[in-house]
Amino acid sequence: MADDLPPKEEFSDWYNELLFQAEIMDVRYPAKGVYVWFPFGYDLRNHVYDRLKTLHDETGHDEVDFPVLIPEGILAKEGEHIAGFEDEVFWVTHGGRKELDERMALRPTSETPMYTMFDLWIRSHTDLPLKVYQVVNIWRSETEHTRPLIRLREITGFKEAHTAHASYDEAVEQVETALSLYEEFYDFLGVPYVITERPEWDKFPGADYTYAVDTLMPDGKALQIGTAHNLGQNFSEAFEVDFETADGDHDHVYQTSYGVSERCIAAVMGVHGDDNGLVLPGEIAPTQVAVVPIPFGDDEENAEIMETCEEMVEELEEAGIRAEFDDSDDNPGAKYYRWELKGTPLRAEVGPRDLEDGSAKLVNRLGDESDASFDEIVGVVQDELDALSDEIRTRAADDLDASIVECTSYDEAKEVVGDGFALVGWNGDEDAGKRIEDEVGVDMLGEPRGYSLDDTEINECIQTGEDAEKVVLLANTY
RNA sequence: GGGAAAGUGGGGUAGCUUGGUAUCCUCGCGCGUUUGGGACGCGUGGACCCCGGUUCAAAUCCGGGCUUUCCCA
Repeated sequence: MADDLPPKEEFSDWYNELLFQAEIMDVRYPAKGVYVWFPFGYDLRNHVYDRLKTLHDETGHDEVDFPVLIPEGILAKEGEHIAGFEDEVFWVTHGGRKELDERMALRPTSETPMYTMFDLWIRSHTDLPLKVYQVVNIWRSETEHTRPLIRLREITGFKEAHTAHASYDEAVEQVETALSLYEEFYDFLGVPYVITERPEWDKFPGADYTYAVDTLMPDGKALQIGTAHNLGQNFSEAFEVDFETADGDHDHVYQTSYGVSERCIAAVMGVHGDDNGLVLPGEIAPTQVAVVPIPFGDDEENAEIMETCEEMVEELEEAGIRAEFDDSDDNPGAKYYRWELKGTPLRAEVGPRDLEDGSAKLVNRLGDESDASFDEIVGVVQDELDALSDEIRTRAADDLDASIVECTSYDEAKEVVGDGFALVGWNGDEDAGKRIEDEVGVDMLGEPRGYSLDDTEINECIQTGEDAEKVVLLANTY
C-alpha cells in the first residue's frame, strides 16, 4: 500500500498531504512561508494562469513586468498605503557588505512602482485608459502561521492588474469589468463564489472601496480568492499622475487595481477534491486522459493491447487532448489510485475484453463508467470531459448555495459559521459592525451581490435591533 | 498577539524517562515472476534539524537557534 491520504473531513491534514502526494508543492524548503512548486503543480498552475492571462489579454490589458525592488521613498508616498503594509514589508538593506543609501522593499504589491512609471507614461487623455497586468512574485512577512498556497511569505503567482482612467465613472465601471472577469475565471474553474463589498475597516489600504471574491473551504472558512479596488485619485495625487483632458484642462487620473493569487489553486483543491485526492476539471488537468493497459492476455494479445493504447494516445493528442499512456510496471489498480490522486478527469482502460468489443472502458474521476468505441474515441472523450466539468461545477455551486444561511440571532449565526456563511442584518454603522464581528467571533465579509434585504426574511440589525440597512455575510476566514 | 507539541533514511515511525550496536512499515534501484482496483520473491540503497555544553561516550541530558504542526485571541 502506498501512503494513505487522510479523509477530507480532516481538512488540514488532507490538504497538506495532498499537496505533497499529488506533487503540487514541496513544503520542505527550509525557510518559513516559502515553498517549491513541483513540476506537476506548476503544470496545473500554468493551465489555470493561461486562462487568467487570456481573459486579461482579451479585455484590453497589456502584460508588463515591474521590478521586485521598490525604493523606500516610492513605497512611502501614499500614506494610508504604507501604513497598511509597513508591518509586513521585507527590506533589502545591503549590497554585498555595503549598506545601501536607500533601503529597498521586496514588493508587497505593485501600486507604487507602477504609478511611478504611470506618471511618465501618461500625458494626455489619449493615453487613457491605460490597463496593464503582471503575474509576479510578491513578498509579505507573515507572522501568523503560514500555509502553502494560502498564506505565504512569497506569493509566487500574484496576478495584479492596474488601470488608469479619465473619469471616476470609468474607474467604477472598470471595477465592474474586473469582477465579471473574475466571475468568468472562477466559473471556468468551477469554483463557486460570493462577491461582497468589504466594510470600510477592511478595505485595501489606499482604496476608496474594495470588492472581494470569496469561496468556502471544506473546513467552513471563507477563502478570499480575488479583490478589486477603486483607488479613485488617492494614488494619482500622491504620484502626480496627471493628464491633459480633451478640453485642455488638467486632472489626476482615476485608478483601479485588482488581483488574484495562487489561492485560486487552493480553492480548486478544497472545493472539488475528495478522499481519493484531487478532482480537476478537464480544462486545467495536466493530463486529461490516462490510458491504462490491462495486459491480461497471451503475449500476442498483450502486444496488441500496447499497440492499441499507443495509437489511442496518439489520436487523442492529435485532437488536442492531453493524453498519457501509462506503461509503468505497476498493476492496473495501483495506476488507478495514482491517477485519481492527481485528479485526472478520465482514464481509458484497454484489456483483452476491450479488444474483443472494439471499445475502451472509460471511467471518470467520480467513478462513472462508459464505453468508447475505438473509432469514436476522440468525440466520446471530449463529451465525457465536458460532462464531468459540468457535474463538478454544479455540485460545487449547490454546496455553496446551501451553506449561506439567514440568521436573526447571534446564537444562530455562531452555529452557522461553524461550516458556512451567516447572512445577517446590519444598520451600516461601523461600531455596530465591529461589535457583530466580536460577538460572533468572525469577520464581516460585507454585502453580497445577488442578495438584498428585500429578498430575505431579515428586517433588523442583528446588533442594534434597528432597521437593517443591508444584509451582510459573516464567516470564519483564512 | 498568546500558548502547546514536535523535528530520526524520500514519506510515516520505534527508541529518549534510565546516555553505549537505531526498530518496523513504506519508498528508490537491479533481476525475475506478475498485471480487470493499491502484486510477489531475492538482492541492494538510504536517517538521528543546526550550533554549543556536560560526558570516556549524546538520537537520548542541558542551553540557544531554525523549522513545522496544533489550539486560543
